Amino acid sequence: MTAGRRLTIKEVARAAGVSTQTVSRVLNNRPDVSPETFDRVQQIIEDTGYAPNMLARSLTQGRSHNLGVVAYGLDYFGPSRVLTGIELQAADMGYAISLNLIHAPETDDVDRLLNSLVARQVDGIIWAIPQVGNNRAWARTMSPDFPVPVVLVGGMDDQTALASIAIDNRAIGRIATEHLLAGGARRVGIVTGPLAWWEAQQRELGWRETLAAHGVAVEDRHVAIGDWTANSGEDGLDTLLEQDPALDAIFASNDQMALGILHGAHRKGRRIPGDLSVVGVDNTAEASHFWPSLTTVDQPLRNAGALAVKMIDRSILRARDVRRGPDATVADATLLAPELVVRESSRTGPISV
Amino acid sequence: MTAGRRLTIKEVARAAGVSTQTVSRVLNNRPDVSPETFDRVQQIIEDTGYAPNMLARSLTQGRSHNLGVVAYGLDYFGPSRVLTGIELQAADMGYAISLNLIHAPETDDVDRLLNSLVARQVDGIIWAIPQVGNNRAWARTMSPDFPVPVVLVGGMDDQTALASIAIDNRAIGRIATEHLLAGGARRVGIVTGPLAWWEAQQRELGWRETLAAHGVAVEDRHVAIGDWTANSGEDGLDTLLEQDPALDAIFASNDQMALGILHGAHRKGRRIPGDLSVVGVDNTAEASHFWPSLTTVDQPLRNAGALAVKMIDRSILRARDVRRGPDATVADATLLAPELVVRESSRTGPISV
DNA sequence: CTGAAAGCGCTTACAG
DNA sequence: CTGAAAGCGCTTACAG
Repeated sequence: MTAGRRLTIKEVARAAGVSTQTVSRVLNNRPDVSPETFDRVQQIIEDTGYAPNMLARSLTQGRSHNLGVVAYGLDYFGPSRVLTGIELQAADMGYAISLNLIHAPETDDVDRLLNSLVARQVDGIIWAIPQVGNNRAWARTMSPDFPVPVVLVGGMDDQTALASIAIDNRAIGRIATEHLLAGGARRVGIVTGPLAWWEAQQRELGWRETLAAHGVAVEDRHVAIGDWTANSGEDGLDTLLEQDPALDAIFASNDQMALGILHGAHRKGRRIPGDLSVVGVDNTAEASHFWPSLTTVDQPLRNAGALAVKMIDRSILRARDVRRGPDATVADATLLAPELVVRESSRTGPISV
Repeated sequence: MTAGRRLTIKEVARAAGVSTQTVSRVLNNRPDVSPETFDRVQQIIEDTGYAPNMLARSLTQGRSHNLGVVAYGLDYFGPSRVLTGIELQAADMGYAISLNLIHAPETDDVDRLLNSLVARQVDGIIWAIPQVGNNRAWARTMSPDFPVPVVLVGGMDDQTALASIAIDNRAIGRIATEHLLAGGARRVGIVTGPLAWWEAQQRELGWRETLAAHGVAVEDRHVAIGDWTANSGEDGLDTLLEQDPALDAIFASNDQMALGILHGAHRKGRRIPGDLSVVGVDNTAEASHFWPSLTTVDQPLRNAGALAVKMIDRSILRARDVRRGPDATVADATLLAPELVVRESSRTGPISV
């Protein structure tokens, strides 16, 4: 393919017999152009298919209409849904997205990443990396005059000065556990995610506090630590049953681990939900076709992504208004509510033996 | 957050007591700078954390180091793997990625999309939308001096003048069907994807030609058309068994539909693989924990994405060398080989009743 | 080895 | 309503 020369505003101006200035006015729909001139220029633009160089425009306007998005593994359910939500909302609001993938949530590469995004003149940055271990520490020590607004998605470190959005993961644990108890379960185990993950911690916390609220003892032997994979779910089942053969329900911290549990239960000949109720988290497309179909907790992940874009847009506009004025960013922390989806893997009434 | 003023090359030059020109030389690691000057400037750059404005640089260099990527639904297995491959390779080669998501593969929005990417001065475009129906027609009628190279991923329309990369989907159908026949099956059904999709057509073709090659009659009643969802897999099973109760194997055109088939077989009390062998496509993370674990065909999707970046990079470099020279693009069509993963859902020997 | 000049393709004040 | 000038932040020739 030969690189065809792209038209410039100069050539359009010459063709129309006006100054580049006037072409610019037409391009930006300014009112101060005579109707005749406007039409003539407009016609030439359409005929030639001229489109202004956005790089040049960004340079003069000091605004790129580009959003930097840093995300973790598209192979994972949550991150990919959040990213979808971000992209849709961004496109809707006229932002282009500069995508950066990170290969491990505990990266030490934060500075390089943020700086390269800033160098590329993004108008704002959406940080959609799960909060794991100490990987949000940078947000607390961030320079107050970092040149662009940053919004955090998918975690909720209340110490930070940055705005953040997350699903209420503690509520996920509560909802799931309430449901299991309501179904008659009294020995409710949990297979957690890796406990360095904020999501995993919060889900465990929700499970724990709900048991306590119902006067059910929280026992260590009812906790198995998984790593989000189906394999770890199956292992978790082994561990839990070994530690309490009379276990009658398990809260799996995601659908994949729930799948591993179903799989293991089949092998062991445990009936689900007869012997064991199981609840997952995510409501993946497959969950309704597991055997039995999986009761799970649905998260508004796309909404979280879309909301992040709206927030960053507000920050961008605000920052332009109060150039060098006082810090106007409210570091709000928004939590979105999850929702239970009841299917066949959990009992909905007292145990029927 | 207040928008802190960003440093410019002028300020660095002033601080170092040199011209912006010299700073630029240091920035670009040019050899023609005295060691002392180099160090002094370098030091200031590091101390101040100055990073050059990539927009300005792109404007002067006529190259943005940005790749436009147009993809379809991250919620789908294939597209998200391909995108991951693209991102990793792009990052590795120093390209940033401008992500555009499309909501339906049969979009009529192609021109707007391509033009907006060109206006944003991307160096090349990777079109990773599945080939569905006539949605690649634009590639055939594309202007020969479209300003940037375009590479197609995930389809293989041999009429096009553009380079393309895809998984050999016909081979997928062949491999799966060969395996089923080798396991003793003689009445091999298929649940296809939507037949407007190139992938679905090719998989069906591979199934069809393999049966014929083995002297097995290809019958219409052995074909059910699905839509990639688990639901449609379950429906497909119903249809197929109704049309031939003696069916002894099914090639499901993806893992999700295979899951629906397993689910349906359980409900009907059909043993898998004893009564019915099942093979899927994709090798999703869940497949090994289905019940029984799923035999499936693995696709090198990440490789396809990575390869697309390498190809576009080559085109970009070539186009710069032969500026306005003769068209040097070879519209090669690369096919990548899939691989069978045998698990428990398919018989590996003659039927054991 | 270093800098003054010009230019990349636009837009923003400023005149008229 | 329209245009000449200056500038956004860099890099590319061109001198010396």
